[in-house]
Order: sequence, then structure tokens, then C-alpha cells
Amino acid sequence: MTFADVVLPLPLAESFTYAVPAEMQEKLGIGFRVIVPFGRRKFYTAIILRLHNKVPEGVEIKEIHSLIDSHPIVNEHQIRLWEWISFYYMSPLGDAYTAAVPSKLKLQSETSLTLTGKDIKDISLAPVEEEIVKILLDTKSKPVSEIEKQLKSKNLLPYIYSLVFNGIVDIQEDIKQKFTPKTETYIRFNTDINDIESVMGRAVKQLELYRTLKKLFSEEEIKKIVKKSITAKTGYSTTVLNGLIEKNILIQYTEDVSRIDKQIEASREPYKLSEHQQRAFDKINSCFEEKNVCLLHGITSSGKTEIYVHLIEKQLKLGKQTLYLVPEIALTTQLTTRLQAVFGDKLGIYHSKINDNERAEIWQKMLSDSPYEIVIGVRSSLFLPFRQLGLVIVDEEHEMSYKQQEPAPRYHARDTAIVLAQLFGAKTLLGSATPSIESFYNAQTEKYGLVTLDKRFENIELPKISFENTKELHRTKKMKSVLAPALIDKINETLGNGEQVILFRNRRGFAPMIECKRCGWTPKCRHCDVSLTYHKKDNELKCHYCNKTYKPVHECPVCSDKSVELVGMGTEKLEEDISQLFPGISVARMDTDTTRGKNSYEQIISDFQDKKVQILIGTQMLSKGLDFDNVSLVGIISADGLLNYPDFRSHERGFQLMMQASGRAGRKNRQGEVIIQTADPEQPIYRYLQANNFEGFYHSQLAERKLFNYPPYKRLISIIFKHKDERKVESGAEFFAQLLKQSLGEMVLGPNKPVISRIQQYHIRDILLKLDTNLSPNKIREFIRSVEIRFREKTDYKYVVLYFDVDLT
DNA sequence: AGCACGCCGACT
DNA sequence: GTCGGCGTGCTC
Repeated sequence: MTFADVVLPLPLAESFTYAVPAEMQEKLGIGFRVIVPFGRRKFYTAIILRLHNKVPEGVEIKEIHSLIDSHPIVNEHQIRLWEWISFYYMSPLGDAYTAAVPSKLKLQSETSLTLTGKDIKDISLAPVEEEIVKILLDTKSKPVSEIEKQLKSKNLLPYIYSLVFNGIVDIQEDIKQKFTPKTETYIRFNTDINDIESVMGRAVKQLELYRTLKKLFSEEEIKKIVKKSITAKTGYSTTVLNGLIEKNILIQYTEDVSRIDKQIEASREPYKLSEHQQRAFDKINSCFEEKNVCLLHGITSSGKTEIYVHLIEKQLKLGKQTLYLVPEIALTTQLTTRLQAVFGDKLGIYHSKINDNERAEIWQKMLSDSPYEIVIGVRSSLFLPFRQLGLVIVDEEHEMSYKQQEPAPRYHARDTAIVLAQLFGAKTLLGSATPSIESFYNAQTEKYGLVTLDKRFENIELPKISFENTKELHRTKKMKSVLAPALIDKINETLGNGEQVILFRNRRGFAPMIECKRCGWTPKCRHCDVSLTYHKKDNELKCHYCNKTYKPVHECPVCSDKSVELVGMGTEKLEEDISQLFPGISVARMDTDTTRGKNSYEQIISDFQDKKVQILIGTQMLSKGLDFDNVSLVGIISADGLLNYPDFRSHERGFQLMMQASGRAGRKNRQGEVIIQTADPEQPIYRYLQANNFEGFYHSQLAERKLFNYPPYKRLISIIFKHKDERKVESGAEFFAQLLKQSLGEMVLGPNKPVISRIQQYHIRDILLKLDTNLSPNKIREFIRSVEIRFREKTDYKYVVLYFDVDLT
């Protein structure tokens, strides 16, 4: 008897064991998808983790319902990666599986109803029951979810039970095939017809089209043509075409087509590297001879991408695959077209805007015998079924968005990439102009190799950075708008030269908050304990946590004062002010609000590139991976907002952002200029920034990290508690902390009431662990889990929601 | 997660 | 008196 341990796409830590039916024995193995019954009536797509013949005890074993695949859809490396993620980030294995595999590849069962055909004349039915029966009369079978939709009602289950009980309907579980292949309609000639003239009759247009197509087919040596392309190619309408189809001269048929195969031809060889680039390239390669991970510290515009191209080229020659990871905002058309030009259709692109069907197709392509040899993708592309991975490039490795926040597993893509590479015996290259403190530390301590590239491509000069003291300007009443007079002058000068300007502001919305000038009251979300943000366009207050909207307030509910005003300012307000300051100049705004649509992002970028827009205002999404060749001035409206976050990474983040933003200024033959507005220009961070002194900044940060017990000197794990009853979270977290302190003492901080202490009715507390780096991750996790068990034994805390955030950012 | 079972409040 | 609310337990 064979048993299979499987993982289910549910937030469950354990694997489950199923009996393998005799006829499946030979056909399945690790990494195969199987459909299994789970619970009373559901079926799920599970993945086989292990096969064995140990009879499980104490549970009734069900059989695998069916086998989906003839080949595994993940190999053992991928499964090991899920297990590592689940262990290290302390999240259920089932969540790792859910995150890894595109949902279209995870079929699920759906409850459907059919009529039994029983005579219902003598049975009295509730009105709802009658409606259900009426719907079913038209079809043989219908999913419950659709019936619910049709009746616009949610809780039909009781009525369905009663119908089942009375023997009127049957229930069955249909397994939904989620993936739908894309089809295309083609036209080909009917080769059986010889005597065209007689069939054609007097249809002149049809005959013309017939001849045009004949010619087209022979010229292009094709046997079929996409139907909808005919009008464009020949100029004849579909009516004429349909006439020919009607006469059976042309045959119309459909075929499944790929959504992803775009047949892009490589159009150039990799460029020859400059002397500096070549040196860096050689150094990276020699570094990989001793070390698995190498950090490439290359200032903006130093030509890192072309070095990547050469490294990828090298892997291609070795017959190995490369994964090129980028943060979401850095994956631009500029970058992908550039890579496609060199690698053509060897390159696969995996980002968050592609739909589920495309995701599934890319996955299948990776499993086929001609997989992508290079994948450029965001965080989740780590999970693709690579087979011969030779190199992982993590570009902009410092980006905090590499860390998944919600939902579990809360993994860091950079760190997971290193583990993935190790599983394959591959190498990892981390690249950044402003490396993370952790990575640079790892390089300094020789855990990673380090290669530095400090010359800009074609020796473009670094921008000149200067500061405007907004505090002083306010005091002397010179600050008449959000922009310092000097910045306004500079903008005018720049525009006068026919050059463009980028302004950064790190807040979205019109004015983040509304405040009563008299008592300081601000409106908050009823469920989340979060200040509401005012959005001018919709004239409403919005909670950025739960998206609930509220009507704007004009009178303070506490002191009835009428001076409730907008404070602070987001990009929307800035855009308005700028338009007033520079009349006749076209201004565009780029933030999460204006780029929600699928192509709006590209539209804004191309408008700016085509110089239809002179001033571009944006949040940090503007600072990555975009090269504009006509921008000579960058303004940072309020650097203080960047630095004043109550979080140990705020300076690191601020430095990175300002550095990257500066990198947008100045191209060939012209030194760019950056103006930073701040209330406190004396802060040391600005000196490092002005001198382009990353290492100086790094050392200053490192000293602080050491002093306050932060990474890289400690490892952080946050434990989050949530419950509707505030007293329960409060005392639960306290109890948990006490248990931890018995062994970990000073390393346990909290419990804390977080800044946002309530989200959608749930009260939140957290405990922060600052763990010595010499403690074994294994032992630590074992210990925390043992505390969790003791915690769960208390009936009061049994239902407190608890999860972990490891290496939080 | 999703579902069943089971025990307390507002209604035919 | 029942319907249905959600708190609790379990899924190989």
C-alpha cells in the first residue's frame, strides 16, 4: 500500500496523507498535482511532497481522487524552497504553496445542484425554494455560487438542504477547470474546390478578395491567416470574407494559441563593455569562484544592466537559466525592451499586472522542453519551475518592497533568492547603487564578494546637490508656496532651457489629513484607528487601510469649532499649486492613484519622454529604473517627511530614495541639479548625500544599528497578536512575552501597542525580538513554537490570531 | 480557508 | 416555540 503526503492550498502547516489507488501507483511522484477530497465535501488541488508506505495511525485515510499531471509541475528544489520559506518565515507550508503556484493551476471543486426529476406538484415549497427549482429547470446542472448570484442572495444553504432532504435536488462537486486556453480564429483555403468561377457567381468583391488572398498566401508562404487581420491586410470587410466562407471556398476554424509567445527576435548583440564595466564583469566572475553571493555596488548610470546582460550571456553559453529579479516599480518597458533586443524570445517577463492565464502559461512554458532561459520578474517569479538555474540577479537589492508584507508567507525575495540559488548550486548577484546596510555589511565582512563600479557611463557628471532651509524660509516669510523661491527660480530657468523637471513628494492624496485647528481633533476610521486621508477628486475621506470612505467633515465634533482644515500635502495638492505657479506649463502626476489602470503608467512615462509634459510630480515610484535624457533638475519637496518615520530604517530609506532620485538628473554633456527642501539641513545624512559618500553614510548607520541593537547585529522577529477583545490581546501578548523572557530575557521587547492599533475591528499588539545573531535559527523557532503551544493551552488565548514577521523591514 | 455542529437572542 | 447568529473544532 502506498501513501502520499500532500500539501494543500490552505493556511495549514501540516501535510496530509492519502492512499494512492493501485492504478495510480506507477503514474505519480513528487511534485505531481492530485485532486483530493478534504473535509466533508470539498476537493482541492494538492501537491505530492512524499511517497511512502507507513500506515498513518489514528486517522481514517481517504484516497486520492484523481491525478492531474503526467509530469511533476514543481521539482524537488522548489518544494525544498517552500519548506525553507515556511520554516524561516514561520508561516504555514500551505501558504507557501498558495503563493508559489498560479491560481489557475490550482483547480477547486464547486458545489453544483441538479434536479432529481421528482414530481413536486404535491410538495409545498418555500418561495426561495421554488425559485431555485425554476432556475434549475433550464439547465441540467448549476453551481451554487451562480444560483446565489442570480437570486442576489447569499445564504441559500438552508433551502438547498431542505430541497435535498425532500429528494428534489442532488448535490455534486464539480471540479472547475480554471485555466482557459486562448483561441484564435483562422482562415484557410478549401483545397477541394477547383472550379472557383462557377461557385463564385457574380460576387465581384468576393472574387477580388479571393485573388488578393491567394496572392498574399503565396507571397508570404503561409497556409493560414488570422481572421481578424484580414480586413487590415486586404481592405475588404468581414461581410465579403464571410461570403467566401459561406460558399465554402475559405474554411474558418479555431485553434488554441499562446498568450505569451510573441516571437520576438533578438536584434542586437550585447554591447561591448567599457573598460570599467569589463573590469567589474571579470571581478564578479572571479568572485563567484570562491563565493556564492556577490554584491555589485554601482552608482546610478554606471551601466550595471549591460554587465547583467553579459553575465546572462555567459549562463546561456553554459546552458543555464538566469532569474533576473527586480522590484515591482523597476520593471519598466524601458528595461524589458532593452533585454528583449538582446535575448528575444528566450526572455520571459513575469510581473504583477499579467493575468492569471498568462501566469499559468509562463509556468507551463517553464515546464516544457523549451523553457525560458531568462526570466525577468518580480518577487513571485522566484517560485517558477526552473530546471537549470545558474544565476540569480537581484537588482536594486536594497528595495524594501522585496519583502512581502501581506499575506503570509512574509518572505524577503532577496534572501529567498540566495537560498534558491544555493539549492541549484547557482550564484547570486546583488546589484544596487545604494546597497542595504545588511548586504554591504555582509560584503565588508567577506561573507559576500564586493565589486564596486564608481564611474558613471560615458563619464556623465554626478548631479550637484543643494539644500533649501524651509524652516528658515518660513521664519523670514519667504516661503510663499510649497516651493522655496530658489527652487521656483531654478524651475523657471530649466524650463526656459527647454529642459524638464521632476519633483518628488512622498505622500499620495490631496491632503493626508484633516485637523481641527482649535483642539487638534482628526477624523479616524471607525474600524482601523487610522487617520483618514482627504481625496479631492472624489471629495471624500478615505481609510488607506480598509478603503472605507467617509464624507468630508467641516465642523469639529469635539469642540464644534468650524476651523477644521487640511494639513499636510500630497501629490494631488502639489500638482494644483504647481499649475498655478507655472501657468501654461504642462504638469503630470504619477502615484498609485494615477497609475491604477493597466497602461496609465506607460502613458505618463511616454508623455514625459516625448516632452508633452514639462514637470512630472511623483512619489518614489518615479525614482526607479527610468532614464530620461532631458531632465536636468530634480526637486525633493520635503525630505523631512522621508526621515521622520519612527522606524530604524527611515534614514537608510531616505538616503536611498534621495540618491536614486538624484540619479534621474543630468545626462550627457550636462551636470544635473538636485534641490532638497528640508527644515534641518544640518543633519549628517545630507553631508553624505552631497558628497555622494555611501560608505560614510553606511558607517554612520552601522554605528547606530549597533548602539540600538538592530540588524546586522541582531535578527528581528516580530510576533503579532490580533483579537476583537482588546483585553484578550493585551493580556495574551503580555503572557507570551513573559514566557519568552524566561529564556530570551533582554532580547524580548514589548508587548507594544502599534501606531495603528486596530484594523477592521481587530485590536493589535506586537512583541519584537532582537535576537543575537549567533543563536541558531532552528533552536529559536523551536523555542518560539513551544511557547506558542503553552499559549494555546490557555483557553482565553486559544483564539487570539497570532503570526510572525521575520526580518521585518 | 471552509464547513458542520452547537448553543443563545428576535421573530414567523 | 423556531431561525440563524457566530464561537469552536476539524479536515488525511
